[in-house]
Amino acid sequence: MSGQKIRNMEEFAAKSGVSRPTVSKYFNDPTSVRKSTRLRIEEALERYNFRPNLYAVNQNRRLTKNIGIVVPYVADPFFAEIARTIERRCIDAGFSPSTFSSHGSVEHEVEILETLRSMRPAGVLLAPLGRASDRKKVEAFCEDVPTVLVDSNIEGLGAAFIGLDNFQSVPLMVEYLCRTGEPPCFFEMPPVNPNANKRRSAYIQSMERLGHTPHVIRVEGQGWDFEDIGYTGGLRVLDNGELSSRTVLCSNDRLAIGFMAAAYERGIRVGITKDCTLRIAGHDDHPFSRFTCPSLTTISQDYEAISTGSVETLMNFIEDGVPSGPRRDTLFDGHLVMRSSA
Amino acid sequence: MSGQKIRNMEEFAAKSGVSRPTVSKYFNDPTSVRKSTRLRIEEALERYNFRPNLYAVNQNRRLTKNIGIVVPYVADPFFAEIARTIERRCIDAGFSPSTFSSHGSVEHEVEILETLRSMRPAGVLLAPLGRASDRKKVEAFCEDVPTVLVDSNIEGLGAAFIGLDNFQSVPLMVEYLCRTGEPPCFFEMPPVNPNANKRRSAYIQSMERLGHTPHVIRVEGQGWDFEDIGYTGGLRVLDNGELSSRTVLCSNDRLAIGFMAAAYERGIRVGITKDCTLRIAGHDDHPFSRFTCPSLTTISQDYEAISTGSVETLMNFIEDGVPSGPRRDTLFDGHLVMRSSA
DNA sequence: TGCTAAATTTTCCGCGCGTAAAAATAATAT
DNA sequence: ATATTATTTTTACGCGCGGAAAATTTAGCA
Repeated sequence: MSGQKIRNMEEFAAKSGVSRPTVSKYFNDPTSVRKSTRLRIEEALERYNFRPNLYAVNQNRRLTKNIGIVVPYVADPFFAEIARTIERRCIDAGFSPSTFSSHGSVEHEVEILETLRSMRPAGVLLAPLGRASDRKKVEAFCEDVPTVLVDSNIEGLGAAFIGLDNFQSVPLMVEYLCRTGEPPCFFEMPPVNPNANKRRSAYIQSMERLGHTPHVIRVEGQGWDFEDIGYTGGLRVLDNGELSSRTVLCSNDRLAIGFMAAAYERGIRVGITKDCTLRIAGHDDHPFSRFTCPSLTTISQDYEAISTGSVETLMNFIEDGVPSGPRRDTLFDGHLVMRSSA
Repeated sequence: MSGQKIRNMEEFAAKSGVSRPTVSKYFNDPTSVRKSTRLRIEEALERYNFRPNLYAVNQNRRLTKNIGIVVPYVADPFFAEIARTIERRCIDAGFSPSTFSSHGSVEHEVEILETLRSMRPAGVLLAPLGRASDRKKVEAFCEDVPTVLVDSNIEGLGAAFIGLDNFQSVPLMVEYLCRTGEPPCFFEMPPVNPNANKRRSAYIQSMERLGHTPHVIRVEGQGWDFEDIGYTGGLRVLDNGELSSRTVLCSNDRLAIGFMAAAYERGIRVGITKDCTLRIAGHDDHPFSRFTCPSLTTISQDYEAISTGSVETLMNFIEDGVPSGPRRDTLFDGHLVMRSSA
């Protein structure tokens, strides 16, 4: 950690007493050089703290070690968490992840894909906006860069899809709610991605399977301020007496949080105790759901499984190339998290 | 959008009928070339969709157009929001922001600074961990790269600091609480950054100024899972009857959210209506605070002002260099947001 | 039309490193 | 010790672009 600054690999090679190509080889894969030379390099590395110029390296490598991570909205703690765990795994695998948030806008998503293209990444993990995405542009991108879709599916795009099996998770919740009380109605907003549609379908299916009449309540609203949509819509629904059941299954946790705020505002007690008149359940196990009042009963997605699965899948594509066959889809199960709201 | 692929600027220059150096000039500043040639380039740009190689550009430019943005914990919506608005402003100013999250760990923060150094950014906007930060390393970094500290101060480091004036905001809240009910006690966790210390001091000062006896309750806990710390600590405080006042001012919103969950758990009604026995206030106007039950009375930080201010300050440093005088500190005022929890 | 200033073209070098091929050296086996 | 194989060194080229200097063209103006 001492000595003067090293300007480039040439100088560093001189200091370590090894030739530059060998040093270059070392940085590409430390195990590819003999142990004795590795030690000499690492010794110099401690004395001089040299790092190869990022841009020169990436310009010359056939394929960079960059991984792009794109989430639709990073201010949503769910995606922040997904991004965080995925980042970690990429670093552990020796790659350099760069995370981008589309901030809920198609323009940003397209812009990000173009930026990513110019980064020539080895691969990309893309949680797309979903319905709002520019299918053509995403498709073109996927043809050039190995891309794994995460969370939100766009039918047929990308080399693989990793997500949650809504047709497993939603029935799990519906059955629980029916078993423990009044069959739920389904509270949703205009779908931003395919998950929302699948959840509605899954709700309807499982209600019918159980011999109940499904009832879907859709409220207006757009953008990614889901809590606000749930709150505003919730107030309207409550005030108009549109609620057909005293159990409400919300399309996702953030919507449920907004709905709970609306119920509170109207003096309606939510929960499973005797003094409560409304049960509310969500979906996703949003990080804040533990701390709502009452705590939110929901379906948890396995962050670890999703991030590990998606990164491993991508690594395979990077190493072995993208197989030409049909897209590989991996759907994980959700788990019921029973708390006190339903 | 048609035609074959362009391999480099040379080829693109040929297609547009302009020389390569002129094209290069255009990409550095479109207004620096004559209008007629600009049009020729932009016409070709539409036909061929060419972008200069990112790595070659950055390798050769004296200074890159990159801006580093570092937040301590991006899964905290407060910082996600700060990062988002700052990103936007950087892009609008013609720079390429890269956002990193330290995820609450010093090791990550140091790692990020090293990564940033190798990116040779034009400047960095750093919201440091605070107390946990490696002062030496941050200091060394700030000497090499124009750095503006945001939100959390590290005394004397960086070229400027942009944040909130806790000695304005906290008294605002204390005075409001005293005016409308019982003087508050102060609920805090082990301080993660200087703001926490300043808020405690400001609370004590303003209580004494108003002739009340300050009372600080500190609960244990570490890490960035503030809600959990507030919840766990809140339960303990409530169960042990440690609360000296029926008004609680929490050091930040996330802590308040946890505390509210604890109060709910113990059947204590929170709010300002007659049937309530506890008032809880927070600080920061966390995006989620509107939707707590009851909605959280808090102090709002002006995201726009902070992000605009910090980016503009940094741009000045990038253009004119960092002045040698004392560090410039800008403190914005917080605003009282009255909701229904206090 | 001629003049001047501005813009562009030509030509060239360099950035720091990946990578390839041939030559030299070191480690291992026989 | 000699043959064999694994590593390293030497040498050299190229990546795509920024930037400088000189030569040339163009635009603006009297």
